[in-house]
Amino acid sequence: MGAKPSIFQQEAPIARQSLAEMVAKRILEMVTSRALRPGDQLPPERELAEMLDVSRPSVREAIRGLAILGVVNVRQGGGAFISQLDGDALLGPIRFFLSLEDLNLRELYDARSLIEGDVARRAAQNMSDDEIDALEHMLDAQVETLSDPQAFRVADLRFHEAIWIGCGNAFLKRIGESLNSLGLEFRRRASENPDLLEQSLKDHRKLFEALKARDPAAAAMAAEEHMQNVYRSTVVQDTSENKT
Amino acid sequence: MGAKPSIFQQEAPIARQSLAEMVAKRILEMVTSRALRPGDQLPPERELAEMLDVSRPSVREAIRGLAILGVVNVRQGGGAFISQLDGDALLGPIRFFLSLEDLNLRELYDARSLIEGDVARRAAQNMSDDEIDALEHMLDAQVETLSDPQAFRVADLRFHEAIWIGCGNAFLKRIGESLNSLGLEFRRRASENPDLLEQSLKDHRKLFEALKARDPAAAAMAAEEHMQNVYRSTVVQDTSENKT
DNA sequence: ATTGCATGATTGGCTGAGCCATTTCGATCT
DNA sequence: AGATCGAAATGGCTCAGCCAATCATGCAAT
Repeated sequence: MGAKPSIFQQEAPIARQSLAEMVAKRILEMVTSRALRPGDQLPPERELAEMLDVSRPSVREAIRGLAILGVVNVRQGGGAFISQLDGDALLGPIRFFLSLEDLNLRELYDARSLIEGDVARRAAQNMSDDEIDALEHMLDAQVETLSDPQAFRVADLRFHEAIWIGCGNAFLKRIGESLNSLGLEFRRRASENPDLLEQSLKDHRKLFEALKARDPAAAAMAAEEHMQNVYRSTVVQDTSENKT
Repeated sequence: MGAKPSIFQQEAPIARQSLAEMVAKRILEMVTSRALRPGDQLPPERELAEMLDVSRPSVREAIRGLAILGVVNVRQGGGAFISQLDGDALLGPIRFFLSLEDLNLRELYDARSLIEGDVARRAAQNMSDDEIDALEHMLDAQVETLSDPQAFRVADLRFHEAIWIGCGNAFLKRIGESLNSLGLEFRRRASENPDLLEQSLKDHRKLFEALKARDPAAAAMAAEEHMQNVYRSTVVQDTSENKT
């Protein structure tokens, strides 16, 4: 490199975008701006191609990509429709791939530990008495599910959902939901082990007591510890699977 | 419906899969079996089409879908490569999922305050000496931009990007970026005011000192205060705009 | 020996046309 | 009103051709 840096040295590389990417982005913008809502139908391929002045296969590639991304559901002969845009639809497709790299598991749960702590801190301040009561009922019902891992998973999710809602911040709720959803593939096996279910129930109870006491610091700590236990149980399962 | 149920009533619906989906799944199997690893190149489109006895556009649709998902990186003339399958490659959908939330400034900045605190906590523990040095250079350069709001915005983003990267967690990085970009629209005007730029620079410096001191608690607090100041300045601008 | 440039091969990008497969909708019949 | 049928609409796929960008190789200049 010479002594005289190019005047372009500080510029980002030119981002090349294929037509299909631009079409997909256009559709995503319509979703973001609410011009397209869950369940809405996209214009037919031939019409979109004409509107956007591109070929039909380019439109197809864009729509196929959005379908794989979970944004669009496609029915041959029927049309393409915006999906429900929920966490399962949008995050489900990447779940499996994340689970192929162990680093992702560690980072996911570290992030989750921090963020569930944040959620719990706010929930301890914001949850209504009714919400706390409802949470207690969920805990009581959760005891009955210890012998049924499938039912426990449902109860576990409901418990966490109630706290995401109770924190009173829609962004934190979405983030919590996202991280939980992304961890599901990693968690498949751990949630079959009764000892680990017992530990989760114990963690839940501790978290609940801190929330009931309206103690943000204790709630944050309880949530973080719960997530650390969840991480540990997931790693142990992963390790023992590798041995077989 | 008659009293005599069809013998097919209990059968699951036939799952229809397009060719592109099958091609994508075949590639997925190669990734799963480690026949394909991060960085590996896929066979060329023409070859894949021949191998799988499908047309080239069908292969393209499959690869395009995997590219949008972040599983594959495609270079025109160069080929298609398996991505690192890490958070950077795969977590785009989180940003989209978060962008679907109705924008509530108070909640956005409360969430951001918490999460930037988390990011700073980890960055204080994880940033290398080189990264800290680079951050200091950015701060020095930032002084020169105080009289040019456009340049300041660029420098501001670079500063925050370096910390998201420095926290060493792809999930936190993606969430931090996503929340930042959601609030940009509202920050346009605030970032034209020199007094507010001075305050931001002061906040940045305080955050930097805590990071340099490797003090997670101080870094978290500095980051949270900075976000609270950003929120306050945004609301003040919003309010005065509404009056005109 | 090394570096830079030109060229050809390879690989992705895109289009247009044609035809097949599935769904939807409207008209007609019972 | 409900069922059936046919046409229209819409997605699915292939083929062929050509363009755009990258990569590898060979040759010339230093």
